[in-house]
Amino acid sequence: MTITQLKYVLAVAEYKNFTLAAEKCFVTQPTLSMQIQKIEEELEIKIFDRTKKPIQLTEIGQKIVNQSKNIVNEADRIQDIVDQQKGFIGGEFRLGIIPTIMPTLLPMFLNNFIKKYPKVKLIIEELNTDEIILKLKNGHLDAAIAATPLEEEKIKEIVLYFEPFVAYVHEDHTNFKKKEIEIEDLNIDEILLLQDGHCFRDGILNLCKYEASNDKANFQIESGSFETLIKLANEGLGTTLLPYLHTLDLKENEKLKLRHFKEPKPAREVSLIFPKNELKIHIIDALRNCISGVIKGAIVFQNVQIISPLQKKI
Amino acid sequence: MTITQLKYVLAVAEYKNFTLAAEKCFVTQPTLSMQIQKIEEELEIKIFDRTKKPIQLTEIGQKIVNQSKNIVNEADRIQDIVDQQKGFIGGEFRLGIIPTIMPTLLPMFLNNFIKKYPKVKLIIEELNTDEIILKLKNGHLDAAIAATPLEEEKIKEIVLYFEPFVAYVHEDHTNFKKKEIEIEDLNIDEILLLQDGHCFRDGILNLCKYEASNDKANFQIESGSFETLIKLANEGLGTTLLPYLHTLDLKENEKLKLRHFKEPKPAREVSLIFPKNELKIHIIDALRNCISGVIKGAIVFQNVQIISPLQKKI
DNA sequence: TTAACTTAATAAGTTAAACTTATAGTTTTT
DNA sequence: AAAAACTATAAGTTTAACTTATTAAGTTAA
Repeated sequence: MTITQLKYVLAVAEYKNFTLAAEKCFVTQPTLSMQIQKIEEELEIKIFDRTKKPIQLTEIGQKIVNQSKNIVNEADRIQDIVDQQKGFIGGEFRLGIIPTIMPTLLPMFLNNFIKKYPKVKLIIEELNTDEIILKLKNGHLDAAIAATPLEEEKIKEIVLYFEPFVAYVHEDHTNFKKKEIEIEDLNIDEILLLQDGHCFRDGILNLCKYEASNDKANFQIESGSFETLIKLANEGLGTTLLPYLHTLDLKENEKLKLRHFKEPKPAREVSLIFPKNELKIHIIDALRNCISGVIKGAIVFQNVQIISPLQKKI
Repeated sequence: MTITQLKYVLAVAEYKNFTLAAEKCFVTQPTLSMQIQKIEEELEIKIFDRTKKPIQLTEIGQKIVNQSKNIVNEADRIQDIVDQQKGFIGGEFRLGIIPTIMPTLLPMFLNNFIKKYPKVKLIIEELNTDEIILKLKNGHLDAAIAATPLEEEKIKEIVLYFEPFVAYVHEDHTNFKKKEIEIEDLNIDEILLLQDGHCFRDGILNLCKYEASNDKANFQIESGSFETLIKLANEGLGTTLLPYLHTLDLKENEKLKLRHFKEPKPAREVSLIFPKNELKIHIIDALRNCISGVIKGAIVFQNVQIISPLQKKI
C-alpha cells in the first residue's frame, strides 16, 4: 500500500470514473486500473463496485476512502513542516471566509496578495463559522477570516480589525430623524435578519438582548444576502444592520439612510484564525500584513464595544 | 515520499543506527541509506545529523519524525478496517492496564486468551489512567482495562466486573475486632495510600470523603505497590485498603487481618475501555468474553456501591 | 600511531514495481 | 445494430527499489 495508490483510490471515489480520475492524477487509465487492482488484491477486498454505473464505493470501500483522506492529508503536511522551517512562502493555502465578510474584504486585499506572493496558491472557500471551525480542526483549511472571539481551544485568533455595525433605516422611521442612534432605539421585532447560520445574525441578536420576543411581528423574513435586506428596508418593511465595510459601496441615496451608533459603537471583531500548530504561520503572517495594510485606509479607529458572534445558550 | 521511506526514517530515529535500523526493516543497510537520502533530497532538508555519534535528528528531522508517526499510524489502520470488516481476529492488539489491576487480572486470562486466539499479537503495557486515555485517543492503544466510570467523550466503556474494597487491619486496631466494617470506621489519616497517579488512591480518597485533613498524621508514606502497604500495616503503621482480587493470594495469617465491608460494599468498577470508532471490536469482544469467563469463578456478585476513580475537583 | 573494528556511503548490477501504448471486452447510448 | 464510453488485459518500457561488493570515515584497542 502506497500513498500514491491511496491518492488514486480517492480520485476514483471522487470522479466515479477511472478514465477521468486517471487524467486528474496525470497517469494513463490502465495505470490507475492496475494500481487500484493491486491495492484491492493486497487488502483482499473490493473497494469499488464496478457492476454499477457510475462506479460505486463498496461499504468497506467507503471506510477505506475516509481513512485514506486522513492519511493523504497527514502526508501532505510533511511538506508544510518543511516549508515552515525554510520560511518558504508558497504552496497551497486554504482560506475560509464567512459570507458577511467575503464580498467586502476579499476584493480589498486579494489582488495585492497574489501579486506579492505569487508562489502561494490561494484556495478560498465561503463557509459559515461552524464549518470553518470544523475544517480548521481536521486540516481541510489552513486559516480563516471570521468574527471573533470564538474561544475555541485549538484555534488561535489574531484580530485584524473592528467593524462597527451601521443601521439602515427607512425615511418614515423615527430613527431616521436622529443623527446618531443607540442600541435602545432598536426593536428586535422590526430588524431584518440574515438567515440562521450566519454569525452576523447571532451578533445582532446578542446586541438587541433578544428575549424570545420573536413572534410579535406580523411577518418574518430572513435572507442570505444584505442586498435583499436593504431592498426590504427600502420598502419600509423594517430596519437592518450592516457591517461598516458593506456600507461603503451603497448608492448615494442609500447612504442617506445610514445611521451610525453613538460611541462606544457596537462592532464585530474580525480575526484571522488558524490551528495552534501554526504550520503555515509564514503565509498567515503575510496575509495579516496584507489585510492590515488595506484596512488602515478603510476603517478609522473608533471607540467600539465588541459584540460576541456566538449564539447565547438558552 | 512513500510510507516505506517514512518507516525507514522512524527506524533510524529509533535505533540511531543505520545498520541496526536496516535489519529491523528487513532490508540491507545501503537500501536504507539510499532511501533516507532520497527523501532528504526530495524535501531538500537533512533529517539526520550524521556528524554526531550516535546519529542525531536535526530540529526539522524531529518534526518530520513526529508527523511520520501520525502517518504510519493512520496507514496501519487501513488493515484494521479491513480486518474488522472480515471479522478477522488477529493482528497486533495493544492493551493498556492500570497497575492495580495488572498483577491480579492478567495472569487469570492471559494464557487462556493467547491459546484461544493465537493470531492476535497482544502487546500489553502497564499505564496509569491518564496515560491510557491519552494513548487511546491518539491510537497508540487499541483498548485498556481501567477503573470506571471515566466519562470520556470519545471512549466507550464495557463493564467487566465490580471489585469490592477490602480493609487490611492490624491486630491492635479496634476495627480488627469487628466482623464487618463500615466506611465510617475508616479514618483517612491512618489509611496507607498508593502514590499519587494511581486511580485506586483517588477512589479511596473519594470513599473517605477526604476533606483536606491530610496533615494530622505524624508520618506520611505512599508506595507504588500493595506489598509495601501490607508490610507497613503489619507493623501497625496504619490500615490499608486492597482490591478484592488482590486479597486472594495473601498468606493465610495475612488473610485473618482482612475485614470486608457491610453491604452495599464499596467497590470499583473495572471496565474494558476503547475508542468509539470500535476498529478492533472483534478482538475486544473476544477479550471481554475471555475475562468475563474467568471472573465469574472468582468474584461472586454482591450488593456494591461504586466509588468513582476520578479525583474530585476542589 | 597503527591495526582492527564499526558504521555509513558509494558503485554496479539485479529485481521488481510503476508506467506506457495498444487492444480487447463490456456496457450504455443513439 | 452501430457507435460511444468505459474498464480490463497484454506486452513492453522506464523507473525505482533493492542486492552484493567495496570504499571511506570515524572510533577503539593494541
